[in-house]
Amino acid sequence: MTKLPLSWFEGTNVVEIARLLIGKIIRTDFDGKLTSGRISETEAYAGVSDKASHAFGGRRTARTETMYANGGTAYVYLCYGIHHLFNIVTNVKDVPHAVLIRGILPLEGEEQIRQRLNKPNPIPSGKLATGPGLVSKALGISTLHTGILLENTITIWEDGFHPERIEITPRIGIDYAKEDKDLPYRFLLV
DNA sequence: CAGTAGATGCTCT
DNA sequence: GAGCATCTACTGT
Repeated sequence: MTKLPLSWFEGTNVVEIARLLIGKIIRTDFDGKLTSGRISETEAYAGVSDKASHAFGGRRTARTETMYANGGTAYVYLCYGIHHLFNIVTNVKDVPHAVLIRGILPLEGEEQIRQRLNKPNPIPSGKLATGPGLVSKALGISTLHTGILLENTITIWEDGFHPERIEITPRIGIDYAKEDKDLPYRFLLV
């Protein structure tokens, strides 16, 4: 198992990176509570030219500033007042690309994950944490972690796993993005 | 099962 | 003041 270096996220093709992230492992280590999961669903947000992106048209605000950071930075923000959505910034500094992590299959710390999700009893194998809000909740990620580099408490790992088949579809919940809403930027492990 | 309502708070106009 | 890169609980079959 090897940790992906920050330079891995500095690639210029955010769609390619979103696809390559399928099957990788995301791990968090907060307060000695280790949890990890295999990434099963991602979406690419392609910066200033992508109407679905917060940084469309080069918008820079207090919230989106993090998207302009160097690749390998965590971008976490609050949606619908409740849900903390976890993204990985890609590309070089000042190019606001990001990949949203929408689903994981829990690996380590299942006990801890069940506690965080308030699922006391069984583990219905497979889709324990699908949906971007639940991914953050399961791993204990919140908006407090926006702007940090993926090198200590939050890290991405590569083991020998190779996805057999990846499904590609349009992104979810972005109808407002008009002509960009049907771009095939969503990747799922099947 | 499917379908819908309501929660909830920050960001940008 | 509107609108979200959503989830849960509750309804009714």
